[in-house]
Amino acid sequence: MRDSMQVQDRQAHAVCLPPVVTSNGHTSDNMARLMQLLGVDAHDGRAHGSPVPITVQRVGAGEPLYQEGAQARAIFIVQAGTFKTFRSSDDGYEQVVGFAGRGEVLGFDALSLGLHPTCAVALDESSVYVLSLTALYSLAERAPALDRSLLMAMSSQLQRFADLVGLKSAVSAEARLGRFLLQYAQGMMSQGQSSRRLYLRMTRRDIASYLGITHETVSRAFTNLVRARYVSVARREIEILDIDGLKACARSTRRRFEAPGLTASH
Amino acid sequence: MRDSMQVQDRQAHAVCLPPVVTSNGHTSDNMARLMQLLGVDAHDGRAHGSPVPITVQRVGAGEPLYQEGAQARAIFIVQAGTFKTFRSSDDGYEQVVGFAGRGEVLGFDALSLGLHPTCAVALDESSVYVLSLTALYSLAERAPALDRSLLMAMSSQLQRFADLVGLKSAVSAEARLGRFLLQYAQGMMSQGQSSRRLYLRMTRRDIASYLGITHETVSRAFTNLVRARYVSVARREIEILDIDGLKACARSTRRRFEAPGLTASH
DNA sequence: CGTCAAATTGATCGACTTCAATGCTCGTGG
DNA sequence: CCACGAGCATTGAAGTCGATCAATTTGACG
Repeated sequence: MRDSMQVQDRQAHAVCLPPVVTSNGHTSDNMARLMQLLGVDAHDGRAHGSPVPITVQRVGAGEPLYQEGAQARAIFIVQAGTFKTFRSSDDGYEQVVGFAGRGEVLGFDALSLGLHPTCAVALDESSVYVLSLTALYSLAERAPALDRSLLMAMSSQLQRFADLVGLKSAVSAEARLGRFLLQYAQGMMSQGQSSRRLYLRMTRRDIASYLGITHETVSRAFTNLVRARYVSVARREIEILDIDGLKACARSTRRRFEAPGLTASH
Repeated sequence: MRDSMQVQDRQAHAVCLPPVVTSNGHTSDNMARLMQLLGVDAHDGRAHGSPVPITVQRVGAGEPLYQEGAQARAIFIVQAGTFKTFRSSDDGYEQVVGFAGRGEVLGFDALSLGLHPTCAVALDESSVYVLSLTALYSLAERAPALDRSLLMAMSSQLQRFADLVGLKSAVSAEARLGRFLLQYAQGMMSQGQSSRRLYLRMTRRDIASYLGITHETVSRAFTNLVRARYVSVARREIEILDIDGLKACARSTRRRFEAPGLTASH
């Protein structure tokens, strides 16, 4: 009962990334620097040379990293695997507010109240670096550079939330899904993986909750994107066929989805 | 040409707030502590005793504090007035991502890239404390307590974004508006003002953009809330008549708005 | 007083939701 | 080994809320 699907080469050269992208200047360089500053080594999971005490914690697929409302004890940096974070409404509806892959930080939102306002569960076999709050708060004197990096990581999260807020306003289902796929592809790329072939780790329901639509609409949007020849979809395996078309689709604000020059293909 | 509307007692005991709420444990205590730590004094706007250099900047109604894409030079703490922050789409659509009143911090989202991803404009005569980035980055050694407070302020913003994301999913227009009003009322309360009588500083269009609906729908939602006797509305002056009813309305996820036992009152 | 933007209200239309049925994959146990 | 069930995913049909277009009113300001 190891990994349920083909996840190859996970332990090889995980942290010692090359300078990564730096082209579009996204968060990846922050993350790379963050992990460098942590001084962690993915080979054994130990933190030698790190100015702060870091431990590693494994989280099985489907298991929670922390529960909603739980006391905050630490923040976490994803070493491997994927997480979803969500809040539960009174009526039991799960509102997904984000997905986190390798190098991303979980638990920032708990700093202000000391309680986790969200719940984080692993979507597959995962592991995280654990930075206790006491260690975090003593970072300022011990490792100002790391402190700065954490500030920037938080700032990145603010930006991504602003993106999400914009996505949820006046955008068609196809555009939302297109943006999600592009964002996901970029996340894969910043991890050094292929950005054309994607394997979605989350269910349609999770995607739907994240995008603010129903899972049926997500499904229909997928078929529309396939009909437009932007992507090919086989269950959770996605291949991006026409990235420019997909970007154009994702860029389109306002309603109405226009497929390119094909009228009806029954 | 002072204040265009009845904003009373602004200079009196602005910073030395009492312990404020602490009941629902919201951000207000953070903010109060933040301003205490800044060592600023609202009477003269100077910062004596502050471990870091703080200046004050006035921003006229309708003027921008910073533009979208501008180089980030500082972060700002609102001393007086109100701001809206928004991003402009390619087609010119203004996506409002937040409103900021006294004690709230603007510019955090620019830390990661060094450029402001959003634009902030004052909704009325306003002023801000300016904390330059160089000062911010030297805070760790000079004033670790302030550094921690800024971390918490950022964390609060993350929480509020998560709220907004949840609001934009599967919630009726009336519920969205109800949540907005409650949030706004709480913001007023944390500033020591009345939470029953509100004066909205922003247009219906701004509210609509923030809530992810059109301004016509905002207008209709207002009339529905009035018909339900939850609030009374006179242009931008709002009075909350039935806070429990409003909360119940705001809590309702999923569609369908039910007005309490009144069928037709023509 | 005239102009302009904000705000309200109405009518129509469409995209998404909702309810419902079917396929599909995978894990469990007969 | 195959049947069975459970969750995920896809597709269809009908209803609805909000978007859109449009007209009117109100208020602010020169």
